[in-house]
Amino acid sequence: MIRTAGFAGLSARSVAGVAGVNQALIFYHFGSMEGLVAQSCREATAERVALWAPELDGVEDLQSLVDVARRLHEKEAVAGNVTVLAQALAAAQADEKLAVVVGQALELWLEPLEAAARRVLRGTVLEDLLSPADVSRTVAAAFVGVELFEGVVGRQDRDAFEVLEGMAALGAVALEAGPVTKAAIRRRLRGNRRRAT
Amino acid sequence: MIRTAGFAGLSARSVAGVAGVNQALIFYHFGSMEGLVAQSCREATAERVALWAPELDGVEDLQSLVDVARRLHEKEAVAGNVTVLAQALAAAQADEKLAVVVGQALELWLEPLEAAARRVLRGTVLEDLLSPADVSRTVAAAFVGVELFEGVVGRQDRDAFEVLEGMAALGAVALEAGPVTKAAIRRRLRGNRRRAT
DNA sequence: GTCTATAGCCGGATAGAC
DNA sequence: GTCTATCCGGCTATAGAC
Repeated sequence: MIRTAGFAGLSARSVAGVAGVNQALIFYHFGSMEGLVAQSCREATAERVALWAPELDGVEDLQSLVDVARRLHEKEAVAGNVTVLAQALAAAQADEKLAVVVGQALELWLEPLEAAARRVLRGTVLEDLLSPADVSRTVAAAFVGVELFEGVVGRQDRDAFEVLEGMAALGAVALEAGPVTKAAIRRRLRGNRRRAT
Repeated sequence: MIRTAGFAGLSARSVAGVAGVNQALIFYHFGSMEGLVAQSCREATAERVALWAPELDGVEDLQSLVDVARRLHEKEAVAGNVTVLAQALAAAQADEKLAVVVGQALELWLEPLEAAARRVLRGTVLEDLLSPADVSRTVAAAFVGVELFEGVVGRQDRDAFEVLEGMAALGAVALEAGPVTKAAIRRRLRGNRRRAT
């Protein structure tokens, strides 16, 4: 229902309609619409993460991470699942209870992603400059944001995801940098950090 | 209303309430709720963009772009305006009419941003490898996505925005790269593109 | 232009028969 | 567990007095 009608079109009646069951059963089985959304959010996310966690666990360098990301984009984003997540995130901004549920679901994604980011960063110049937690969250957020944009601004000539890949390519160069470049990166990142505080 | 109650809590009654006017006036002046949302979206966006476009127009390199982005984050994101945009984007995913309106509003932001991206890329290795249109859209999308995450997963130790800055720092190194690094970047980006097609 | 009043619909949720 | 029937509230939108 969220995929086709959005959070606005989500109701006990509409869900019961597509499920071919009686509307009152929603409340018998889930207590409330809130309960249905919470349980469905948990189960659907757990199912998707279980499907992708093995792939993420196999990530050892940036190239394999980008490959997994592209496959994930092709399967999940095209199927509309990322947009559903985006809508849940948006709805959760003004709904504290939903925020808790969506936050827990998001953590399911972030755990294997953060572990992958840690392995990618290990042994590189960036290891002590960027935290895996921050990087994984930012990358995931960009992933979601791009999907949100695609539904509104006309698709560009290229797939929006390719730009994310392009930026990853820049990161790859930084990761494999020689001593001169490494020094430049350190200088730049430390400079930013100082200015920010 | 969107800022405090979200799109779900937005109604003619709630708006009239906080405005201290009669509910029927909404329909007299704007025709429908849809009309109110459309006009408010256009005007609010035009107002914000008019405020920030001069700053973006002054951007000539990545450092000044990052500086503008940080100020924009501090003023607009903290005020909740980015979350409002994110909610509008999410609601637009399942509402074609709203998608048109939000898309036009987004273009107002993207125009000066894309021009800034073009100036930043000009004369660098990336000039003929990344399109300013794609880069500006991706960066803006990441900006929005990060804000969406912040409302749901607990704030990290550092501000999420700092990671975006850290990644920009990597980009800076790429932009100012010596011949060896330049060659590595070219190889990497061309490789990605070939694999993608 | 602004108000009251209200029509008409759709939503969540429950009671109670089966 | 599943159904029908229903309550009640909030919603958009309009009619019509002022």
